[in-house]
Amino acid sequence: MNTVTAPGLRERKKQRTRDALVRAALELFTTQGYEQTTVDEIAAAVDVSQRTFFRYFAGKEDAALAAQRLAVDHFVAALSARPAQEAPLEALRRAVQDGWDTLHEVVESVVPIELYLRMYRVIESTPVLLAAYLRSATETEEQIARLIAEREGLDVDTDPRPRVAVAVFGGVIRVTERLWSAGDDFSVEALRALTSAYLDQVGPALAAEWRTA
Amino acid sequence: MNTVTAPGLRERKKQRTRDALVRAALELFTTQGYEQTTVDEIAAAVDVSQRTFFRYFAGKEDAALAAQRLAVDHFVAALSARPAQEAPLEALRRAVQDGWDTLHEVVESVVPIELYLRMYRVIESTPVLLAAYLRSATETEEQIARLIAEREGLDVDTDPRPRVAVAVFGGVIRVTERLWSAGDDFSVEALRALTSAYLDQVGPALAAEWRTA
DNA sequence: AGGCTAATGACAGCCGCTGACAGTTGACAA
DNA sequence: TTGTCAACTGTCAGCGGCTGTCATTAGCCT
Repeated sequence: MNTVTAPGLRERKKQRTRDALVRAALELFTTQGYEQTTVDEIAAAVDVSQRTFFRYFAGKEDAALAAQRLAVDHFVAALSARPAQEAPLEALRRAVQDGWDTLHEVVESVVPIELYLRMYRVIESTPVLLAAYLRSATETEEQIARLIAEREGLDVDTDPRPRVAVAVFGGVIRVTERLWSAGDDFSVEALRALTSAYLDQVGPALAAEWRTA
Repeated sequence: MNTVTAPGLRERKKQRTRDALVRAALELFTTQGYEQTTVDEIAAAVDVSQRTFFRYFAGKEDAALAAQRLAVDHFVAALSARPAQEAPLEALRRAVQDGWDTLHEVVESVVPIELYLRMYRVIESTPVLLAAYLRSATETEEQIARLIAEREGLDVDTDPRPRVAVAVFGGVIRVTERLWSAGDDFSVEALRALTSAYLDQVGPALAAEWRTA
């Protein structure tokens, strides 16, 4: 029960199995495609039964999004670490940049970064996966909205601004993710630059008259 | 081939079958829940084979979202009808309001409005349905971004503003849909008021310092 | 009326996913 | 060390979503 004690053999074995399943899944998804890969194949690649796969993951989607979830959690942690006096949108923006700086170490513990990046294309081009990803994104947005509200000492249920700000931010992030995964330059730097540029366009986009600018 | 000619018996029959399937599906979904309803049940309620159901709908989800798709298309049409000199966000905002004014006639041709509204709660509370809905929403956003770009005489691939503006707008819309479907007042008026109030909060939410306001 | 084609039903089968039960293996104390 | 308990796993059976195939039915057109 002691969470400080080093995990025993059983725990380590579980972690290894889970990681191996994620790696095998992503490898197969990125090479043959998501729909073309069966759960039996993934399980066989790790030499466990199909039943065991479903004990580790709620479904095929869950395994496919495992690495992205890691990254998202990492980003949320980065946000929590931002100083409280920062303005909400500034904190969000910097948290994303901070998150990318250290993303490598977090992701690499489970899958190669390159596999993680390639998986983005698969998600974006597989309808059912994209759907699951978007749903998970809205859950994250709610979580972040509460975090922002807390920072500012507001009640998320009476003040609309936390949820609105996060929705705006999240909307732009998703646009950039989509454009990035559809483009040629598939580097983290490219995504970083794109996000930065698009966040700068929120003001102009909300201006009443675009032609005068 | 002539699309002006009144549709023949075959075409009318198809339309009736499709509408009947949607009605039966929504009725069952809203009463017993989405997961608890099988495709066989829906097909049986309309007295067609399960195979026929899948000839009309790509999947169970597709039938569940059929009414909402109608409404979304109606909204897009309302947007196209807005005068071109209107500012983008103003056009979007008014299109939503216009859309609701005439939503009744559009939806009622297939399902009772009340069923359509109740279906929102089912979508919002059923993970897999919500996911599908969100995916469909992003497709709509892309479509609207192109529409806005055209209005303003811009290239959607070089000027970020259309997509950013639509992402912001869409983000707020989805927040209000969620809060509305989770709340008590389940009327169109309540949703209209909520949307209006939240759109007004975009400016404040983007302000650098919330505490001074 | 009769031929053509679209729509349907019936059947078989794959795959994702779950419940139930039995076997195995790490954890922990005597 | 050993025995007990709990956790983890494999096997099997089965449901439901979904698709391909083929024979049958029913609207369309001359």
